[in-house]
Amino acid sequence: MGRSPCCEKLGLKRGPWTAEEDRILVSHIERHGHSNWRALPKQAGLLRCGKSCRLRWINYLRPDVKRGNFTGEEEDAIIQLHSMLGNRWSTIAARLPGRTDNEIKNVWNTHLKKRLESSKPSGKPGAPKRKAKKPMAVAAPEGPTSLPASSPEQSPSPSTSSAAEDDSMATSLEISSDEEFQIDDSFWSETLAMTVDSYGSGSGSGMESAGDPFAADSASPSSSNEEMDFWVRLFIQAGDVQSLSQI
DNA sequence: AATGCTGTCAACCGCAGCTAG
DNA sequence: GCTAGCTGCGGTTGACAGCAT
Repeated sequence: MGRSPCCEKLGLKRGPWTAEEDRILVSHIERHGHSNWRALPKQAGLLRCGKSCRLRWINYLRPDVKRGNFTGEEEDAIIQLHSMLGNRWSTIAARLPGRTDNEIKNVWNTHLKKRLESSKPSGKPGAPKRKAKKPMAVAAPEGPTSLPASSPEQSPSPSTSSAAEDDSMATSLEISSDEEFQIDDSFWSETLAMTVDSYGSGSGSGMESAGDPFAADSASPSSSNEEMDFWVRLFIQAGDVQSLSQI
């Protein structure tokens, strides 16, 4: 899109992925993994460059990718993490189970940045102007491929799962939206360090592995339960830190 | 109802960092 | 120590959906 092609000169395809391409890529990775992205498209019989395959997998096809709208808590987390880390999207993404750096970057650039710039006075502005968009099925008219059975987010409604999370988390987290719940940097330093500990030391495949936190295809920790657990712990800590700070 | 505008998101590019030879 | 190849990251772009007029 837009720029000079890197793949076209090799006779490779560019642009939106088709459902068929998705299917081929997913089944190939399920069978052989993705140890070598450069060789993968050739092996899989895809007319794509390795880069493109990798991006497609990481941002869209990976089974543990969480689709749907960002929750308020996730947005808050992004804001806080960004204030600490800057534009290190992959690092931020590593803290948000199921979210990709690209997605986070998009969210930041589209509304979080604007929110911060424009609405310091009243905190969060009201609901987004538009209702939530359907998850774009990028050029795949039938939607984003029939993902492997493990695909967690096949729900037609983009926010089905997120909504569930919203509901459950809202009980403990409502303060964040209603009471101007402020989390300072020290909290995040402590909490994140702790979160990393609890995930990293426990299973050995924590969310923290620098490169690709979700790289472990089969041993991914990001089941819904664990995601919930992550957030619950995170915000329990938030509560703890808050109460401590009041002492 | 038609048109224009704006926001969102997937995908691309180029560069930096890492590793093997 | 140097070079080449590969991967991962961040910035940017353009298509498209939905809202406003």
